[in-house]
Amino acid sequence: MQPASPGSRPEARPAGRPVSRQVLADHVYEELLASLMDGRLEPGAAVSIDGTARELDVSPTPVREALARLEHTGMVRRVALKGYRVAPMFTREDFAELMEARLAIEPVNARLACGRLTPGRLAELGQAVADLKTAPRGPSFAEYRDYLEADERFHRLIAELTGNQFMVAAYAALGGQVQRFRLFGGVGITDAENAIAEHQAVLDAFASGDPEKAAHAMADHVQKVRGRAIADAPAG
Amino acid sequence: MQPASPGSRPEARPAGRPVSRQVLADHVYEELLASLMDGRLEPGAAVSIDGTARELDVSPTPVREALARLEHTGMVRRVALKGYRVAPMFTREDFAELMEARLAIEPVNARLACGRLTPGRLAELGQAVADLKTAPRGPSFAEYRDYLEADERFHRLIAELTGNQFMVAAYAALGGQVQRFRLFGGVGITDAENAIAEHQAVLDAFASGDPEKAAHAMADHVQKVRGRAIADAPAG
DNA sequence: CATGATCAAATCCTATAGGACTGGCCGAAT
DNA sequence: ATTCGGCCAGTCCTATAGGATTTGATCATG
Repeated sequence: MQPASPGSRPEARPAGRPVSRQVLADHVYEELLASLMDGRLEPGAAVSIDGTARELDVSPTPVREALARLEHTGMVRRVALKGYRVAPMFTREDFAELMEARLAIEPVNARLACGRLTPGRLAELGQAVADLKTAPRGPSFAEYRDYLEADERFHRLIAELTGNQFMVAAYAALGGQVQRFRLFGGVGITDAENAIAEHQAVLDAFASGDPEKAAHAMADHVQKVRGRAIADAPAG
Repeated sequence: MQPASPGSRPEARPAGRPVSRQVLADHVYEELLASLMDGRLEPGAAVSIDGTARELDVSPTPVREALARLEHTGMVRRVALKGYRVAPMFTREDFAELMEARLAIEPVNARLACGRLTPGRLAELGQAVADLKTAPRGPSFAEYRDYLEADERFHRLIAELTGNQFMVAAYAALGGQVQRFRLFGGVGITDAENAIAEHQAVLDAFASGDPEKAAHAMADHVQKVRGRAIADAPAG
């Protein structure tokens, strides 16, 4: 991306595809989000506007816009005239609050989604669980990245299956935090066997077509995640 | 705000108060939010970056940052290279989805809040209901603005009373939409008597200290709002 | 009349410049 | 030795400039 040729955007456009084009701020946003999700940016670390701009070889303006959007997700926090920082480490209380919120939202999502399930979507859910089973779970982040991705995809699919844009928004406000916790909570992937079994139980409930059973299976899953994390949690 | 003196910020600082200072983007954000809440910006209307900058006598940069934050609230929508627009009018389906989401979140908020209630906070809730009763409810927006404000304040207070940052975030994602519906849904304030009685019922449940009763009263309120709006709704 | 090309204004998008603030370092004075 | 004040690099914040794109109107043509 040359500094003097911002017009180099229409590069590699296969055909007259009017698909929503991207601007630089979108690219910066995704880059920062990936850095946060991947753990490359640790909690508490400063995210300098100018520094990020230099690193990505863009001007500070799109970086500023991307960070403004990220702030609303809770992943980064801003102090006026002092800049942005990655949100601090989760405390035990934060985690308890997050699980409380998930318990309020995710079982409802499961109940609603169950009623609108199509064979295609059910297959997608099954694929997510299958990916969860086959994903490597090594100690380094690169090795369990796919596991986390499949986990998040499973829950997000259910949220989207509700067909309710507001439930999707409510879940999205939590989803990023869930991911962040998995990264920084310190528990790693010590509960894969249990978690996979619970996801499978949710999937089975969906397949049965009983919304109440689906909601119950999801509530059970979230509660058990909470229980395991509280048992494993380090300092807090 | 003179263009050539951005350093005119420390104006009127009574004492060495280190309270979080504001930057221009914050001011622009609040200004735009007020315009949206007040209905001065109608759904579908374009929100020009340069135009807003000229109107508020600032440069486009802070306007761009403010709009980036607003986009995440759902109040405005952005299309790359085409700009921002106020989110379109609520449809009947949108409204049904919003109420479904409120039903999932607000009764939980009420239950959690009931358990952490202090006399001071109960008084604040009572004040909100009292304001609701005394607020004028004329036909023009300026006349029922205070009514809407008291309504929103009541529900927001309950969300904050949970002490759960994620439930607050989830409610906040809905709160703005609730407000938007009241403005653009066309129903106006035709149900004030019923709504006030229901708010009073929620307040009474809180005063009784029974979390389940509070949750039930809140669910009852949301369901009745939904019922009245569906009956009154215009085109949809 | 309908349709498509041409052009100008408005707008979006990015880069750059420069003022203001912060935090750390160093030296001087007490 | 400690404290105070100045210096400086880094950063945030806003304004401005200019290229790229979209939009709407005007106009020519089938």
